Amino acid sequence: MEKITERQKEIIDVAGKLLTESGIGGLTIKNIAREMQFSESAVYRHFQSKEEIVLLMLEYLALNMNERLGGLKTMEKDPPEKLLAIFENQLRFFSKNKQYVVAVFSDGLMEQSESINERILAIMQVKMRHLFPVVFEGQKKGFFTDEVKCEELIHIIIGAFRLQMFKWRAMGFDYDIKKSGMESVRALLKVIAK
Amino acid sequence: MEKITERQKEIIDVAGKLLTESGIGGLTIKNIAREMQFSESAVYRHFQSKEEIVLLMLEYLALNMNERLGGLKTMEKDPPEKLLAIFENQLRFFSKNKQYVVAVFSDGLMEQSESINERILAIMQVKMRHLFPVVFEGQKKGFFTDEVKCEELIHIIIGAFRLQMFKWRAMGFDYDIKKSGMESVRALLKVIAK
DNA sequence: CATAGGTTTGTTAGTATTCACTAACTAAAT
DNA sequence: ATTTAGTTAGTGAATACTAACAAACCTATG
Repeated sequence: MEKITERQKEIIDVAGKLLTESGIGGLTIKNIAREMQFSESAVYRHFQSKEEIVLLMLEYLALNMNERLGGLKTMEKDPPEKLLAIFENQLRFFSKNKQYVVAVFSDGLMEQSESINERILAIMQVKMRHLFPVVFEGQKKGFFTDEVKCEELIHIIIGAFRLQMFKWRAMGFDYDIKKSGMESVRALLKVIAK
Repeated sequence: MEKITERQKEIIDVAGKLLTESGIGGLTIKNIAREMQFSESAVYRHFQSKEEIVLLMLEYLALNMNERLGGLKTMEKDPPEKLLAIFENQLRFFSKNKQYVVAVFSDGLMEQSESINERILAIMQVKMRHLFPVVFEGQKKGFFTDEVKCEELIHIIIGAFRLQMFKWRAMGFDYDIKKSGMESVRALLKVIAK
């Protein structure tokens, strides 16, 4: 990964802000430039194209998520608590960085380019990779139902989480996702418990 | 509801086809006109704006879904079988009408206009309205877990279904959603069973 | 029945706006 | 002196949409 300049960081932050506030349609070079208080051409001093801005943003998220979830691996807890920790971590992050909710849980971005598409799917896989051992262990140790395959359980878990994010965004981020999100996760845990 | 002309129906079908094949970015008046084999301006003889085309498409879906799911109401079966019937119906429909997968399970469209946003949320509510009595009855009669509230169960069910649709679309609709979808629904039923 | 007149549905040829992106220049920092 | 990071002023392409016109079709009347 190349070094990221301060200006580049500022730009991807502004891009994220625009994404959050006005969606993919609002993410234009013109808007980025206005928000940065300089001209459109100046943006191109820091990125070769608009696509590169989005790609760098997604790269940030993937690295960040991998580190965050990786840090929870060593936890000495039972699978249900591990799951809770993972989602608490995720919810805290998305709560602070709403732009990634739009970036990842929206498919409008995916249509823009094949590389963006790939990177978004890669982020989903990061999440699955961290979820799998926890759910698998949970089934083996009898915490979660083993009536269905591990993959099916993960599908249900991720589906519920994504719908949370969808609703939150559709409501304009106007409630505390950490609170209602954790309630939903606890409900989910009860349902998948053995 | 106003009467829909034959040409209007043709146009919303073409719009759906474009949506399926090339996403929201491909849904342009130019593309619609080319597909219809006439000029761009001719499109405006049948609709006042592009937005109206999408709105009529969504209106069709809402009515259709309401009728389809309403027809299942009178079924004399237990809640689990009712749920299976609902999702079999949904899967068969979306399997035949992929354009609505893009329209409803994508938020790119929602950003385009407030009216479209409202209509998509209304479609979700149609689904919830038909799901609620079934899940509620299922909990009362002891088929589904009552460890969590009915709304939470519905959230989990819809979340799993939406993720199915998302994955199917992301893979370019290149497998039989009826088959894998029903497998997933059966797994879901096992998980939410009491 | 024939035809004049209006409506419907198409055409061509535009409009204004927005988009991502570029060329040429400039000032300042290194 | 050269590199960096900004400027102004544009490009061409795509967008939704419109004005003016024309042919076909329906319909009411002489």
